[in-house]
Amino acid sequence: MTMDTTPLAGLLAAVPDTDGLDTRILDAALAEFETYGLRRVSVEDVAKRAGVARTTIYRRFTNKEQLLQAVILREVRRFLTAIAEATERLGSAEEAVVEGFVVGLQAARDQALLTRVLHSEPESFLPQLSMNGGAVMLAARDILADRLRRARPGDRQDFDTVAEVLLRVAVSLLLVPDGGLRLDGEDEIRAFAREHLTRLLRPSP
Amino acid sequence: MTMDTTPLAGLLAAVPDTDGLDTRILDAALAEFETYGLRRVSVEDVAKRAGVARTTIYRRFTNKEQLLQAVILREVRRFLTAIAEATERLGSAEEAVVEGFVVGLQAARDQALLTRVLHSEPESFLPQLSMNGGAVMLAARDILADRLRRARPGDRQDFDTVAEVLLRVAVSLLLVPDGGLRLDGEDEIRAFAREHLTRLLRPSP
DNA sequence: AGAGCTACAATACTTGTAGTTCTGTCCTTC
DNA sequence: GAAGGACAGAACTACAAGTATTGTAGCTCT
Repeated sequence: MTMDTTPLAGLLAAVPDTDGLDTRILDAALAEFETYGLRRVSVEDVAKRAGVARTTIYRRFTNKEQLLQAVILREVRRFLTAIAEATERLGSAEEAVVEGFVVGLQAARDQALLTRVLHSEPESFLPQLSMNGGAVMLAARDILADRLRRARPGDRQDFDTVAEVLLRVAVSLLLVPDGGLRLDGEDEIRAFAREHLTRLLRPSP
Repeated sequence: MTMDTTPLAGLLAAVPDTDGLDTRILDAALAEFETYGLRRVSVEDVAKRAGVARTTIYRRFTNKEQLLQAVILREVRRFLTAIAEATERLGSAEEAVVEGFVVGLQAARDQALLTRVLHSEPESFLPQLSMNGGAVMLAARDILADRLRRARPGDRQDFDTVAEVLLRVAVSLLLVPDGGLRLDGEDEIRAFAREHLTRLLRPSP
């Protein structure tokens, strides 16, 4: 048996969650953070919403910061799972590129926590971005690259980089929305990806 | 005679700068902002460094914010000029893609003001990004798209979007450096652009 | 074993205030 | 048109007093 050390494995590793109380707490914390931002939420608030004593939260999570990280981790895991599932039943590599991009961009835009912090507490966003951003991108990249390799078994091209470029385009659309590309609906996103991003793939050998 | 209304024209429009005093002030302001950030610099500091009375600055610029915007505008103009010049004597469209990306990314990374604010005053960076980021990207996109069209006179493909994707990849490398792609030296950047980004171009007709 | 509850020290965050700096304008002199 | 001084109002800094929050511990109940 080998030790899993990839970012993907680390981020997608199964969670114990014996009794569902962790889940209740994380749900409450997520709801609070999404509604009020990070700064204005106290552990007490989370406890009240979860219907739990404050001390219980401290028994499960070492401190507020780690609670936040646990919330983020779960959201990241959901995000990655969404990408993984949407690209699982793979047709062509082109299809994987398109669906990976569409789902990735949409899921990121729909992340209430992310957009909340980005818009109402930008000062805490950049730090979080440099703390988690790279790892999340690597994990998502690994998933997509895997899909591409599966779709093109013989092909030895650099799928990692192709996948990362996809993701970086999505990231920049998220962070700098006011460019020439609007990409509003799912249809627009898909059309753009199909028309332009599939070109990143070399024609199959 | 037609009115120029493109972002490019607006940003690249010639500056009067009658006497060179504006330049002295802008030089001083740039140096101060690069060294100490935006918050810690007073107009007095700028005046001292420029060897000018503080009131003079207020005669030339309406307020501190507008002085900052003038500094940024000049830097943006330099940035765009660098891209425009580096891609002027165009060979193939592929060459334009590669050089545009290399010069754009390097120039952005070497912008002392940008990196200064990004790292030491992130809270003021995101607002600036949404204020100016889109326009700058549009202007740079127009320049690059123009180069591509010139290199492929008959070709009717969507060069605007190709150019924008290039730029967005560069932006994301700037904002999220800790991914799988390091792209440290000029050679690495160029190799990446040549290998992957030129694929965004459709083969010539 | 683990949640609830109370209590508690330490820390962090508000509030109000006084003092200082900075901004932006005006006016006079050169 | 620039320099320089002078000035009111705004913004920032420092600091003290009060309040809220954090994180820990002990005890009870199941």
